[in-house]
Order: sequence, then C-alpha cells, then structure tokens
Amino acid sequence: MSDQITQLCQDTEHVHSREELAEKLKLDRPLRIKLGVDPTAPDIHLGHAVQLRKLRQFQDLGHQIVLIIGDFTAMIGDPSGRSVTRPPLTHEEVMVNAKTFTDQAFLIIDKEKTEVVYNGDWFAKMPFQEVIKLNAKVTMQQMLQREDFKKRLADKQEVRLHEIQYPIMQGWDSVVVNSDVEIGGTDQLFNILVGRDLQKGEGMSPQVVLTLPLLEGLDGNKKMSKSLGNYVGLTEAPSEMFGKLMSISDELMPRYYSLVIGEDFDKDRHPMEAKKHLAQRTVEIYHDTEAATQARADFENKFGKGKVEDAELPEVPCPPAETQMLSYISQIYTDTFDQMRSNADIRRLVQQGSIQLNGEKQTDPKATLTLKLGDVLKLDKKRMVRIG
RNA sequence: GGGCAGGUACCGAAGCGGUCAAACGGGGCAGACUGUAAAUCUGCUGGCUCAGCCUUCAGAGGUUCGAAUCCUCUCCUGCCCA
Repeated sequence: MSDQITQLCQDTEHVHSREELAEKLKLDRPLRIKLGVDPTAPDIHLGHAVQLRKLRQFQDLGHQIVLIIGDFTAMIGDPSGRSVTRPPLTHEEVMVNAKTFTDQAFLIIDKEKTEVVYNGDWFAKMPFQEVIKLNAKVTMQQMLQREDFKKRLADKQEVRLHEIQYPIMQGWDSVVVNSDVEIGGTDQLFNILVGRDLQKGEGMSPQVVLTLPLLEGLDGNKKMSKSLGNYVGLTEAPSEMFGKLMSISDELMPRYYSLVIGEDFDKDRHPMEAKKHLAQRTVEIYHDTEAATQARADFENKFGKGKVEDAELPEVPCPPAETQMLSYISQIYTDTFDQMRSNADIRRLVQQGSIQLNGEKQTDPKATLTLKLGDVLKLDKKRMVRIG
C-alpha cells in the first residue's frame, strides 16, 4: 500500500496530503478520483495527457474515475493563469468540443471504467436562491486570495464578478460528485482547495488535493495550450507529432521525458538521439510502433542524412510550364496545408529565400516555375511537397 | 450619480494637424550558423494587379487643402468620491 502511495505521488507537484491519501486508501473501497475539464478547445494535447495518465494510474489500481465535463463552467471560462477575461463560448460549441475531448481522452483512460458527468446537469437547473446560498458559503476575502485576482487587482485590470464564481462552482462539483481525490494542474490548486472547504461545509470528508506539473509548450516557457499554438495534439499525424517534438529545446527534454513518456532521462546520451527517442516513443504511445518507426525514418530522410527523394511528402499536381510562382505557392498553402497566406506573406518568403526547388533558392517573386515530376519544393522550415 | 485618466497594428507602448501603414519592445516568420535544438547575427512582420494604389489608430459625425492627432456625440475600461 505504501507502494501505491509512492506510485500515485510520483511526478506530482503538490499533494495535500499523503496522510489523508493513506487514510482514504485504507477505506478499502475504490476511491472517487475527480478531474474536471472545460472543453473550451476541441483538441486535447500532451499537456492534458499528463493529468489523464495520472488518472490512468488510479484506474489501473482499481479506483473510480469521475470525469467532469464543465459544459456549464466552460461558458464562464476559468480565469486561472489568465490576465484577461476569457471570451465566453456558446453551449453548442462547448458540447461539440466535449465530444471530441472525451473521444480523445479515452485514448489514455479506460472508457468502460470512467464515469462521465456534465456539470450543466446541476448548475443549469440551479435556482437563483441556491446560487446565492452557495455564494454565502465563501467570503470575498477568500476569493481574493487567489493570485490571478490579486494580481489583476494590483495591476488595476478588470476582474468580472462571474470569474469569481468559477472557483466556487468547481468546488461545488466536488460536493456533487463526492470526490475523494481531485486531480488538476498546479494552476488548479486554489480551486481544488475551495472544493475541500465546500465539502467540509457539507459535513463530508474533504478531498485529497493532487496537482500535477504543467507541461511547458514547445516554446519552452509558457504552458502548453492550444491558444498559444505551442502544443502537440494527441491525434496529430505521426510525422507532425514527431517533427514538433524534435523542435523542443534540450533544456526541456528531461521534463518531457518524465511527463510525456514517463521515462528517466539519460543525460549522457547525445541530445539529438535522446530527442529522437522521445519523439518516437510519443508517437508510439498515441499511434503505434510502426507509425513511430516510419515517422522517424521520414524525419531523417527529410532533414537528416537520408535522402529527400525517399521521404514521404505530400504530392501536388504538376502545374503547366511557366507557372507564376506566387500564385502557385499560395495555392499549395491553401490546398495542401490548409493555411491562408496573403500574397505579401508569400512574397516575403520568396524574397527571403525560404522557397527552394530541389535545394535551390528561388528568390525572385516575379519568376515563373517550370516543374517536372519528382521535383521537391520546399516552402518553409517545416513544409515541403513533391510534384506528382 | 460626480470627478479624473484612458481606448493605437498579434500583445505592450510611442505619436498629439502634414515628412504616419504609424517609433520602440515582445511575439511571430524567414535567412546564416547548427543537431529543422538552444544561443547568436541579419532581414521581414496591414492588404493589393507592389517604384503605384487601397483599407486602418474604439464607433458615428464635424472642422481643415490635409486628422491617429482638433471639436461634438456615442460605446467601452480603470482610478478616486458617493
């Protein structure tokens, strides 16, 4: 049993407290482990995975996972770590996101053994009287303890009242689902503690707080998030996933080793090699071994010692001779990479030498291209296509 | 409700009648160097049919040959007072 505690507390940021957790485990029943998520964006990424992997651990030990979809709270927006008010989402948007979210979450946790609940089920029906009663359970001073609020207040930035409701609601979720343990990122500490207070207020045994480190994004300093664009999505294509992981800094690697693939980082290994292992291993987890091997081979062909000719590249149809370069490239961006680029943007890429045909820079924006089958056109750092 | 200070490009922030598509910083992108890493250096960073033109400085009007800059009204935010 102390084994269990050690395992569960591994790679956590904050546990309050081990003793309480031990007490709960002694109860000799499956514990109810709560994780609340606000489906504000559809895709989940490696940052979410850190928490889901922890849930999986609990699950494997026979505990009951309670996944709360914050369909109601998502419409408010968690102000955690934010310096500005988040724009609200409609309920339809939230529900669409929720579906994608759970589908992806079940790549990690076992669907059969997971209880999924929506907090709209209780909040949407709550009469205003009850809302007031709920609000009476906490003080303004308590809420203002929170770092985000304090800071915004100090910086003379607005704090809207609905934002102050957020921790209260998240806390109330704990009462409703009767959780024994709540898991969250470090930025959730405050909210989870509110849950403890509310549970105590209802005469319940307070939940154990277990927070996990926030995974830094690819840029290495901000936390991984969709809106910052520094994320790796769980369902991204193998080559995409591989490439993104290869772009992280060496400093970040040990972090990713423990939080993403759960391995020890061997600092004597060549960094390049270590990173390839990280990338390969990650692809393996979310796709399969074959895809991972393939992604690696492909990467090496494209950027390493291998041959570009052997790499798997998206193919684009061969244009007529003397094709206007700008419009042709613009078309590839939209058709093949689903990216809107203005002509000015593409002109810039051309002038700066980003566009390369079989390794040769094409720097004249007015030039025309005459391509033949098998030519490799490089658009920017990450994107190349083959004429097919 | 009263007083004051503000709302500028992705963000922060200059500009306060013409030389403003708008300084500077951050971010982003590209090039060089590399390990498609980091650091560093360089360039770019509203749009277009690109030596020219078009649309921007909260919104709507107005003054002026000319407005991000002046005036009026509206909307929004912060601070202080009630």
